[in-house]
Amino acid sequence: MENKPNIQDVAKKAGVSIATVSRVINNQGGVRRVTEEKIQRAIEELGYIRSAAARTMKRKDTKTIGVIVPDIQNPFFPLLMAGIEQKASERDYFTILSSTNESPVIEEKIIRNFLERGVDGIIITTANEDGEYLKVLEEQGVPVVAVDRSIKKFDVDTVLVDNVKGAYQAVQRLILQGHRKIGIIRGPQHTTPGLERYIGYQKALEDYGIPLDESYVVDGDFSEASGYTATSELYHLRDKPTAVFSSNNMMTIGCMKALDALDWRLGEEVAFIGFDDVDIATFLSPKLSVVARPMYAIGEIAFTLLHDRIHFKEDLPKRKYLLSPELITRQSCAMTDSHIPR
Amino acid sequence: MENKPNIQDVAKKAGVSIATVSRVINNQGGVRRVTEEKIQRAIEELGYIRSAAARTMKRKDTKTIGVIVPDIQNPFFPLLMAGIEQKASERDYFTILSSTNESPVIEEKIIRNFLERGVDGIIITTANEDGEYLKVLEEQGVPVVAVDRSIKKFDVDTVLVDNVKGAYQAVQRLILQGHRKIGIIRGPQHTTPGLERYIGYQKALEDYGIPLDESYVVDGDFSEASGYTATSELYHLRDKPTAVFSSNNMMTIGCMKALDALDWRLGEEVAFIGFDDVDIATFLSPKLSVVARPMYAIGEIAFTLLHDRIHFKEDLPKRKYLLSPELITRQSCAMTDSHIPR
DNA sequence: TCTAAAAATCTAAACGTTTACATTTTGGAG
DNA sequence: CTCCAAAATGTAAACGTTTAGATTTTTAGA
Repeated sequence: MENKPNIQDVAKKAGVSIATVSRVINNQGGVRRVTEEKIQRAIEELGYIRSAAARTMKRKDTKTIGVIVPDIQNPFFPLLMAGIEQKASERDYFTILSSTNESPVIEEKIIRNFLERGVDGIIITTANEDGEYLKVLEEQGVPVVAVDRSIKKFDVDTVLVDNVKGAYQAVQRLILQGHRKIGIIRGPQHTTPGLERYIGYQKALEDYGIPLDESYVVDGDFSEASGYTATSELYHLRDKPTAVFSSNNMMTIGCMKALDALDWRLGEEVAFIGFDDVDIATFLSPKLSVVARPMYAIGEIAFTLLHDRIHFKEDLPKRKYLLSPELITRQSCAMTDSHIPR
Repeated sequence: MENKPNIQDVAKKAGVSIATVSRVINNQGGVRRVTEEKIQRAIEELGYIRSAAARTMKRKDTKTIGVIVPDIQNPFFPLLMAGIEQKASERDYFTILSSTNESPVIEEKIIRNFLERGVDGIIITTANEDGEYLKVLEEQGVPVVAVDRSIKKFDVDTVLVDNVKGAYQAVQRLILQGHRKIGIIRGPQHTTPGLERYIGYQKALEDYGIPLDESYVVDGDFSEASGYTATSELYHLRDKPTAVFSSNNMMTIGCMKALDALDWRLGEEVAFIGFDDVDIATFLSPKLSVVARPMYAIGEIAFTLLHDRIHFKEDLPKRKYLLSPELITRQSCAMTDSHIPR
């Protein structure tokens, strides 16, 4: 009785064959009440737990999906996770999560690992939109759903947020408020969100006949630190912008810290809207206006797409979802009367 | 070539036996350069990926640890995770994460699942400190490290934060600032953190000869909503407290929202210190004083303990770590002169 | 009581690794 | 050129399931 009990031990103890035990474990029916009870008792007494490894070996599936995110500390992703898990648990799928820290190298390792483990599918916000190395997933026949960032060299089901629209709305709002000198803290231009949000910004300016001023465009890398630096850059321009649009939540945080440090007064000297909702939004005064993404819903949709794909690999064309973000207008985009330009 | 290639296919293609292939895969050495190259080429060409399931079946280990947290949306836990993963990846361990949503029922399911998957160990912040059902882990010989919350009926390695001390320091600070009417928003008293932080509060009052006033003690459940309600309760007391101590981060958030809604002015009419650091702390004015827990470090220690335990199951007495939290004093515990009591 | 169909149960063959142990190959000393 | 130890490689037996297909038992109608 040294080693862990296996199905054999249970069968022996219950005086039946392993096939019958298996049937009970997977409750497939076709077992008499009394037999089943005998078996349950044996399982109980032995403390038997079926080995997922052995099962996977025969069955070829794992009822597990892998989720890969670039930064688990960005609150955006726990929310996404929650949406995924909600749907997954409804269907008895189990979720395993790994974070790449935005490193393609780590991402590749994780994918390798997921593959070895035989996940049934993967939901990913990739750290490398090029996606060349993701093709291994296709080769191995593992369904993939891309979330938040699309993958260039690899056509998969995708759930994105309409970044262009979100940024457009934000900047439009600032313009309607009377601003013409609007700064943008961009994300990396090789990422979809970074690029598209910039496009939204450009479009809004264009539609309202405001010429693009390069000096108002500063680059960040979606990190808090870069938001801080970028804000400082804008502040030190001879001709400061009167409004700032930040391209994601972490940079917004850095931005707020910078405003405070520079004593550049939010809502008085400078208006602000950020992409992504942030916890601090309603705690600042004035409260922050933001473009909110429906992350939970995105997670739910992503899982649903993946699930379909797992069960009907065959045909299904690739599907692309584009969810609209919501502009939540609070006070930070207005300005104290005396400061409103013109 | 329909199905996924296995070690057999590789062996055949390279013209060697599976034993040799296995040796290469696990680079155990003792294979000639040329043979190895042949095999690598075959692996490459076939797109072979070794099955973790089959391997686990023989080896009995998975190089995987399971992490169970009660609420992945509480930023506290991603930070913990980051600490764990840091150390884990150094040792080539893989981490799988699940969230219980504070539900013991879900927790039990997750444990079951982890067990079936054969995780080598588990790090858990349990949703049920009673822990009766955690004994199955002991039976199955799976090492466990408890983090942040201890487990009553199950003696395991534990990493805790000194809650009593943290709460004591916070309340002490308020007292030294001149406050005598100090409210506390408690966490659930059946949880270690909830109880201990209350004890710290009591102790501080006692040491400074301030009688405990029951009406200043209100209960929350560590959720944002409960923090909001509790704050409102304190506000509506005939004799309001002049200072409030909140027992965790989420309740602190609710608390801040309530202060705002009630127009109960932080730092002017009421002083405040919260247990746990929160993002918003430095964005509020006045900035929030908090008791910060070294979550990242806790994660690192937890993994290290677990790793030891995995490799030296035998003897090792159970170890208990108690880390000191840090009181970060900002302006919210002071008060505008005119309002300081006495 | 007998019989045939239906229900329950069993047998045995995978699944893809790892690993003791057996066998073959290699390369250098004599 | 032989021989031998050392190095390289191969053989075969697990590991713990699931599941066709075979076999036994049960059930119920005659």
